[in-house]
Amino acid sequence: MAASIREVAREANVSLSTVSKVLNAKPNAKFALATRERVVAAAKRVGYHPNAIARGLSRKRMETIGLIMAYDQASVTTDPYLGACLDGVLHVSKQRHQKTVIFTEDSWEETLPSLPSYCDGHCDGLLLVIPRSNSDIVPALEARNDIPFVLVGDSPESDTVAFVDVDNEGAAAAAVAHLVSLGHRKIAALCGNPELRSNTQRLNGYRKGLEAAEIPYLSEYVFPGQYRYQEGYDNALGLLARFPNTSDRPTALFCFNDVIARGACDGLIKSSISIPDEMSIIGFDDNIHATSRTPLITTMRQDIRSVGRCAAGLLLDIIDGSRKQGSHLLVPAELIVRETTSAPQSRKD
Amino acid sequence: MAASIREVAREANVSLSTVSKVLNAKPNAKFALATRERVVAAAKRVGYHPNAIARGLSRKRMETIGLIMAYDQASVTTDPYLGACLDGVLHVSKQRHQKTVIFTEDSWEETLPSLPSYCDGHCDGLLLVIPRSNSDIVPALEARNDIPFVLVGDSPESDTVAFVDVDNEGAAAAAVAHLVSLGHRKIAALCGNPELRSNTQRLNGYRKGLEAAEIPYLSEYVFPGQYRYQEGYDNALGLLARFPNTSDRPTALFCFNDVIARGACDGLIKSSISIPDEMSIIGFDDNIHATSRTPLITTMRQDIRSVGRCAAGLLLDIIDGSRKQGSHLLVPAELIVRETTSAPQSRKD
DNA sequence: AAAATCAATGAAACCGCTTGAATTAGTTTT
DNA sequence: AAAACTAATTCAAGCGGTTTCATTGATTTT
Repeated sequence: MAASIREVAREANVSLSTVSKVLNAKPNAKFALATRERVVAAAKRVGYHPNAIARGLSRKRMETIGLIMAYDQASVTTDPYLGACLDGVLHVSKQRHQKTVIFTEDSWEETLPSLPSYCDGHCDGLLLVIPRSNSDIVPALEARNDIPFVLVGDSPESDTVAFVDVDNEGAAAAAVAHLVSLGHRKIAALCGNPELRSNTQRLNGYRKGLEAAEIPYLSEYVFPGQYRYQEGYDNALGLLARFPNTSDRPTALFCFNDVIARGACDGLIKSSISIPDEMSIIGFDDNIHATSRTPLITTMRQDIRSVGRCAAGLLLDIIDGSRKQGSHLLVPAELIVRETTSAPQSRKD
Repeated sequence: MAASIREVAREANVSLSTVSKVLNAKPNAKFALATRERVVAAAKRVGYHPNAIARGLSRKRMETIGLIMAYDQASVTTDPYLGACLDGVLHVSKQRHQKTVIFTEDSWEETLPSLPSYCDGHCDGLLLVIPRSNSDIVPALEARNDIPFVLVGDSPESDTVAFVDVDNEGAAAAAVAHLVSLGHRKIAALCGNPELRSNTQRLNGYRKGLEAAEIPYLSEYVFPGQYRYQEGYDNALGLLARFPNTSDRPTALFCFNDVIARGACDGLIKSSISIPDEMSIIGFDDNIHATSRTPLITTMRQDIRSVGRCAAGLLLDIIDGSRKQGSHLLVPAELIVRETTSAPQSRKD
């Protein structure tokens, strides 16, 4: 049905290879004008368009990037992270004239066996949108070593795998810096799940932020927890219990995400601590929890679309060789000041 | 890098075609057991996986469906329709072991020229998520006649193009039926943009709903408008002005979407009409506007994920020949009863 | 035991396009 | 006018599979 290069060759009365060369040649290429015109005219006449598959097979380049997403509980609509990320990916993919093929799996466990079929020539590189570090996929992909890939939303230790992630550490340091700039010196941390990489990174950022301000790190200011409301609430109360009088009580709380921050807010308000007067609070993420109720929470906004964009860009750069496989990118977070941070009371008096 | 069928053939000491046949054969196929085992073992040993591109080229089937989305203002995150639809598509695509390739364009106008490259063998069929009827694409695709496609979210008149859409007409009739079942006989309609197909369909449904209840259609009960808040508000006031005394005033309003319904609510409340006691209101869509404020609006829920699922399913059926190209599907809407509908006052007395 | 039948495998063409080497045509050079 | 280049075009071998058809070897049939 669709015209192939053969019909064009016949129409233009030249060989197949001439057609191919004329049609692919750079503008400055060397062909008899007559020939070129004849070919172009013939191509138009028969409505020729190259078959991407055949071309891909011989060029070994499909002009397509693959996106692997786990789709167990999450989906584009239920998980804002996936949606935003996909948005970013599609954006630069389109911009750089690539196609995007999506591979979905019920879970990451099921992904491993079908991995080979993702490296089957369908696409030139893989984007892995991994909610949490997954042990199997990455080594498997590295072992194959036949397709470039970049991890999205995770920052492995490895120096050989490419990844793009939010700059957890930098953002955490910036959060602390914001509190410091307001005059806080006693800054506590309400952490998330200790096994998650993001938690470690945010904790490191917290330390660096203190260090930068030459504030000593005190372990009694650091409250381990989970990325959940309840832990935020409980830890806030725990903090009050640990520091009954205001003299040594922290004046600010860096919560490792917005849900924790909301929990902490509620806990403190319940305990008649006024926010931000008696306690400043800063969260992380800038998701729905930061603005669902008052007080609106000051937070570090993660730009996930940008993560998606950078990831696609990095992958394409790796594919075309302008960057090395081990490259990685950290996209900075943005400080969003709202109602839960202010100068400490001591400063105001 | 990746092992090809050649290595397998060499390892197993058989010909290429034997390898291909053994590896593709249905379970009941006829091969010497020894050969089969030798081939399978060799394949496993060299880590063979078929190259989808090469296979696609010769089989002329890529096991992939294409999804064309306009991405001008809308995106997966900003347009809940796109997101939900994509969700549904990915769901059945995965379930039926297909890949999904996404083609994004800045606008529908820009899609036409690149259309040929979407039919270039990359995928076996096309899903067109068209926000509003677009004149050029469909005829172009029909003219090419080299790739099956189905329209998503639009119901063209044509009987030759496949489509999947929400059942606007049926849902509108159901909305009216709901009001009728509550005892309403005087039911007004607040319409949307007259040029949109959905509006025509909902209007038809309104008429059918009345017909089914043997209620005469009165043109003075029908208020043309736009799918916007303001028109809803204005038309509600217009209705009160047109029917100053309650004796002949409609007792229920079928609004062609939730924004209109919200506008109408606000207009009526402003005019001290109590909802639903003095006026029942039913909307359409069940989107954020239905539940953003009180009163929570009774509405017809569109299941867009289901639209996506059906569309992908239909396309795959057309591809594998189990359905005809002209097929279409209308997915039913669901009545969501909330706070804005009740029996008319006359009945309550 | 020769002829006929059938199951298992292999040879080769093909899918549509690319590409490097080989060939032909067209200019210069001497 | 032959030799030496260069520019323009074609040949032919892939890319990695699938598939038709022919071939071989084993099993029946008579």
